[in-house]
Parts: sequence; structure tokens; C-alpha cells
Amino acid sequence: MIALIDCNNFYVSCERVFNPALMKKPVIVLSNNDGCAIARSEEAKALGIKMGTPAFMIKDVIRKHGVHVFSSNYTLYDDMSRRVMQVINEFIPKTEVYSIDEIFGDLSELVYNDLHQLASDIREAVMRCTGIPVSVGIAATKTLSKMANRFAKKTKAGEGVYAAVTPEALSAMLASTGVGDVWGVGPRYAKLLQENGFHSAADLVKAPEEWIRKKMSVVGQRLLNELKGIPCIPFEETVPSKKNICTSRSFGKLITSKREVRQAVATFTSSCALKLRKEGSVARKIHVFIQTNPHRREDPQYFHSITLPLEVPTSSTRELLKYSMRALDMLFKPGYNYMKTGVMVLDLQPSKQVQMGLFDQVDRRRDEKLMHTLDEVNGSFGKDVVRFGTQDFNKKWKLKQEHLSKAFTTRVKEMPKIKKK
DNA sequence: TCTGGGGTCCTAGGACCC
DNA sequence: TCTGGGGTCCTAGGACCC
Repeated sequence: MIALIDCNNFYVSCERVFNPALMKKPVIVLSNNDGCAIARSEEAKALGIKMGTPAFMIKDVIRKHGVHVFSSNYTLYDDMSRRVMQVINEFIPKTEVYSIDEIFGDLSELVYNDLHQLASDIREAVMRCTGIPVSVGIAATKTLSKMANRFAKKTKAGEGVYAAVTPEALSAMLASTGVGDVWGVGPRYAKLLQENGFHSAADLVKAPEEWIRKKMSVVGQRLLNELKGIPCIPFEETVPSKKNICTSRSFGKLITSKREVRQAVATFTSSCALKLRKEGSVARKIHVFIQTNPHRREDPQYFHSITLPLEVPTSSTRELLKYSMRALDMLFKPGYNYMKTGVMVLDLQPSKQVQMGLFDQVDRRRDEKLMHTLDEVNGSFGKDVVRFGTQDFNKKWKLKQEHLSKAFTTRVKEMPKIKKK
């Protein structure tokens, strides 16, 4: 059996832990640049605020109902996530962290005769230790445990816990889950399935395999098996190393000058390089893209990207900058209002296995030492104090974050204080 | 009339996830 | 005025090889 534990409205719940006055009130958390609502409290959902709605479109609802609004505070959420996972690990040693707010647990080696009780115990412990409410779903496969988790949230009587461990519990769940709510079925496949008469997960289980294979490829076939209780998605206890790493942002304001776009690309390149070094990987290719704002119909549009192979796989900021700047020179066209750029490093491999280039002119050893020192210095300050010339911090394209809460758990100065009355 | 067969690698695009 | 960011996997089709 597999458990899926998922934090309820995670970002909102994190904000509430340090600001209890927000309990029972409508609260939302916005995406980068304060763009869209990406987390909503139940009260905010009840007001009709949908996932991904742009903030400017719900201005009126926010004002009218006094919705509390926050910018995303990933420093806080990452740390809270780590704490939640730690508590869960004490119950289930074999786990797979699936996202910032979700974790799978392998129950097969656990001696526990009442899985429903286990689920409730976990829920209670996480709440007591971290203040974060979670839901727990238990079933035979990952796909079914996702479904059980969703079902646990829906059914009030279950109190945030659902164990689809008996045939009755399983079929009740399948019958009341819409096909579009199955993990792995997106809007495209949902439409296709419904048009062909498959409306619930129970319908889908009975679908002919060849048809699914033809219309949804092997992905669909796997999904079908998972629904039948045959595990097809492996349990990955150790995090597989990344294959790509990307850093991209929309600008706080539109940008026209090449100088400013260069600064952004340089900063994103250096961020990719740092992530690479943290992974212990080197990249073999670099990809740079640049784009205008597609929502501004009145503006001329320009989207372009370029991928450059690196002569020698590297994670050196200096090396990567050389290529990303060259890529930008090839991409940039004056006369457009740019909204976003990004840098992606691709074809990653462990830094141990680097093949030296035949005509390699760079002193790798020296570069490595330099990067190591750079990371240490910047790491100890908690921000980039030492930077490359091209980076520079120009406020013009900085993120918009007007409703940011504090780093309550990671910065001593911002720790909550308890006052005596 | 009619233009081999089999394999690999790479890329772009589509679908999905949180 | 204002619309997130970071990933994965799969397939089809082209280039190239013998």
C-alpha cells in the first residue's frame, strides 16, 4: 500500500501558522510578480477565486470581502515543507518527496494493522508539530493514493483521511471521481475521454486497453493499470538527478534596452550555474529565450530562443556567461517591449565524469576553485554579494512583491516575538 | 508502373504535473 | 497598469549511417 500525504492549501496554511488572525478568513497567495492567485484558503475558494486567476481581475472581490493577500514567500514555505516531511518520516521511513507540499510513503514494510488509524496519527502529529493541516490518502498504487487523498479532502466525515483498502472503499471512490480529476488526465485527455463515454474513474477502469493505448499512448496504458491496482509508476526513494535546470522570470516592468536584458540574462545564468553546482552536475548545452508580452495585443510580438552546445561540460558561472551573452547577441532585436527572458542548462551529467576538450583553453581547476569560493562567500551572506560585472542589480526588472511576509523560521531578525500582555 | 531496409540520434511539440 | 515558474515523459519526423 502507498500513502500520499498532502498539505492543505499549503502556502496559505504557512502564512496562517505565523498569523493566527488569518484563521477562518479568506486568504490568497500570489505567484511571482504578484501575478496570479496560486493558493487559496477554503473561504477564498468559496468566494469563487479560481486557481491561477490574475490578481487584477479579482481586485473587486478582494476589496469587497477583505481577502488577505500575500506575495509568495518561498524561503518560508521551503522551510515549513522540510519540517512537515521530517515529522512524516518518523512514521514512514520509506518516502518519496513529490513536491513542496506532497510526499508518498511506502507502507509495504510497515507493521500496522489499522491503516486508517495510521493516517489519523500522521495528521495529528503534523498538526501538533508544525501547525500545518494535511490530508492522507492510502491505496494500492500512486495514482489511487492520489485519488484517495483527493477523496479525503472532499468527504467531511473522513476528517481528511481516506484508506481505499477494501473493495467497497475502492469502488465507492472510483465511482465518485470524475475522469478529469484522475492524476495524469489533463484537460485534453479529459475531453477526449468524456466524448467517448468515459465520465468517472470507474468508467475509465473498464475502458478497452488497445483504445487507450492508441489514443493516450503508453502513458494512458500505465494509468489504466495503476487504476486497476497494478503499480506502474516506480517509487523513487532517492531523488533522481535533474536533466535540465531553468531560471526565468517575468520583469516587474516591460524592458526595451539591451543593457537591461543583458543584466537579467546574466543574473539568470549565474543562478543556473549555482543550481548546477549544488546538484553536483555540469551542463552540455545552454538555452536562452526572450519574449514580449503576448497579452499586450497592441505590441509587436517577438519570441525567440537559441540553444548553444558547450565545448566542454561546465558549471562555471564565468564559462556559462560567455555562452549566454553570445546567445543573447544572436537573439536580441531592438524595438520590442520585452517581458521575460530565461536561461536553461540542458543535458546535465555528474561533474565527476567530465570529458576534457581537445582544444580546451580554459584552466578548469582554477575556475572550479573560484566558483567554490564565490558560492561560500555568497552563501554566508544569504544573498549574492559577489557578482559578475554583467549582472548588477537594476531595480527596473526586479520582482514585484508588495505583500511579502517575513522569513519567520530562517532569519533570526525576523523570528516572531512573544509579547506579554 | 516502378525508386531498399534497418538502425540511431536529435529536435520540436504536445501532454501532463505541482 | 496588471496574466508564475520549474519540471518530466512521449511521439513523430528528419538527418544521417551502412
